[in-house]
Amino acid sequence: MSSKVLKEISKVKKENISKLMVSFSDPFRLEIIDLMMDGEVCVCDIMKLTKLSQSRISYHIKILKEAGLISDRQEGRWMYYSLNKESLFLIKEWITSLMDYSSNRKRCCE
Amino acid sequence: MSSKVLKEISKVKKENISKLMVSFSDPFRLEIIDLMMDGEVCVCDIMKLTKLSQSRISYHIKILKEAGLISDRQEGRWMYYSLNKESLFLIKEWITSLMDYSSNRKRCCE
DNA sequence: ATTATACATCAAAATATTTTGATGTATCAA
DNA sequence: TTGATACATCAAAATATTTTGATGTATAAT
Repeated sequence: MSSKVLKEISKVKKENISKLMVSFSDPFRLEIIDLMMDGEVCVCDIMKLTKLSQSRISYHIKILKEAGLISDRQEGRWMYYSLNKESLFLIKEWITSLMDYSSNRKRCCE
Repeated sequence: MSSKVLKEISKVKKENISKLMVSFSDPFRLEIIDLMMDGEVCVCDIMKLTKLSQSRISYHIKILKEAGLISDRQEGRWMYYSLNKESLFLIKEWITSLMDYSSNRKRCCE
């Protein structure tokens, strides 16, 4: 890999990845993401399964949504949240490109 | 996927992933990671290329190291840092398992 | 030996994120 | 049309992370 991957990819993509990474950086959000593996969930499901308060869950859901990691669907009074395949793919692609790094040994401060 | 991936995988792995995600969650750390794509770098390289202060870089390097994302090698006065393939693989694996999520539609609060 | 370089570590200050509890809004059921 | 449910939003407080500037340590050059 000859030049910087994060600089090669578009600035927009770079910011998306950054937000996605932030959204992954909280243990409670990881728990919520984990719950979504079984299919969509609503806030009341998350409340039952995690013992987090309602507003706390709403806060974390908002972060996940703004990062583009999850989508929502309203049905009456219920909001159903589920993982968004495209953003997962974006991260996978980025990690894959990272794995392609050069193992060059460099002289310091050339 | 029938049950929760994050609960299926070992608790240790889960904590590793959590730390890795935190280490990815800062824009300056993403920049540093990006620099490592071209091969190993020393702190003075990062200073030149990012304009961050030395202690600030050391702080971020420490986070990356404690998450297991990078390895170091000393050569005289210089420390060379480089990406750690195993941890990148661990994340890729996790993202891949996430992509395997179920798209079941559920009744709320069943 | 002395000095300079490359980096780590530390404590305090600055800043950002998360949590809490209260209130707001839309939908539904009686 | 009243009350209950499901969730969002808000501001303040609690907590965590990051930055800064100073100091410490090891290596190396003179």
